[in-house]
Amino acid sequence: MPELPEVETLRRLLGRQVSGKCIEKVRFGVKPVTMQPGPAGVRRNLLGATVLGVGRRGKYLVFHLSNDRKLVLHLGMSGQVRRFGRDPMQRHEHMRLEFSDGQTVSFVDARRFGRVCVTDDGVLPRPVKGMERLGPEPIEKEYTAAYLGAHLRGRKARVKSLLLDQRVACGVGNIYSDEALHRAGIRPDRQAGSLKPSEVCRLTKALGGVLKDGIRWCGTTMKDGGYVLVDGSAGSFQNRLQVYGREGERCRRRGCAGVVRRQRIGGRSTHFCPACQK
DNA sequence: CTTGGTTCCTGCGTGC
DNA sequence: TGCACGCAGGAACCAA
Repeated sequence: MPELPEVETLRRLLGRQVSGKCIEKVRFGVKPVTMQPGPAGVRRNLLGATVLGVGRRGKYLVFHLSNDRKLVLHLGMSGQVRRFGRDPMQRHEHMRLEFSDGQTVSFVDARRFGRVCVTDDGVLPRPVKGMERLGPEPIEKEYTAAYLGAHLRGRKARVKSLLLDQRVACGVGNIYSDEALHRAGIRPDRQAGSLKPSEVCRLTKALGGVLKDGIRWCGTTMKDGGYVLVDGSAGSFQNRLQVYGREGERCRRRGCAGVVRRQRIGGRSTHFCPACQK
């Protein structure tokens, strides 16, 4: 569930909370998720390092460390970054960093799709699986209709499926792909190659707009509580969703009388309005 | 290369 | 009330 806006929200919160602090202790849960290069190596690379800042690339959260290494977290679909202070280790807590001032940051993931990785010191950088294949950030200027168009042109796959491809639209997941297509007025089951230049242009703007709005409202917290802020509180973009999770409800577009439909596309549950998406 | 299907994993909602 | 079942999904992986 954590997509670009959720990870960006966490990045902003964490940047304020841990920048300049030294990692003094690293604890692991009973059965931690996959770690690169394994829990012992991760601990060795983190201990004594100071966090210089927190960045993000697509859905990856990146802690820049004073020892030239980077701690990279991917939250999968149920991953959380939380603060538990000195509370005992929680259920599904995989790793806890303790800083010199007693502050802590924990990686929690019930469904275990998340990943923890520490890169090498830059002489021979260890690639983080999947990260080097990411396309440009859809919320940046460099993300143009020309770029998106080049990746959709000639493709027979449905446009929704391609939006989930991190090379095409990095940071986009199931929620924001549905919302972007709705904002652009394009049906998710359209063949990607059939989009006209004007539609590609609309989709480019819609993508950036929806993601930025998601950030503005601190991300989407659904009922399952998968994504929450570091203090456990909810984001609020779920109150502004136009189609996602709204099957059978009225389309929220002004003047549209449609009812939101749900359909499986590429194995994903997909929401759209048959009335205003063409 | 493209495309679509499968798998991993656990919590939760549903139906009997 | 209890339990089996199916669903949710990011991304790696596989098959045609």
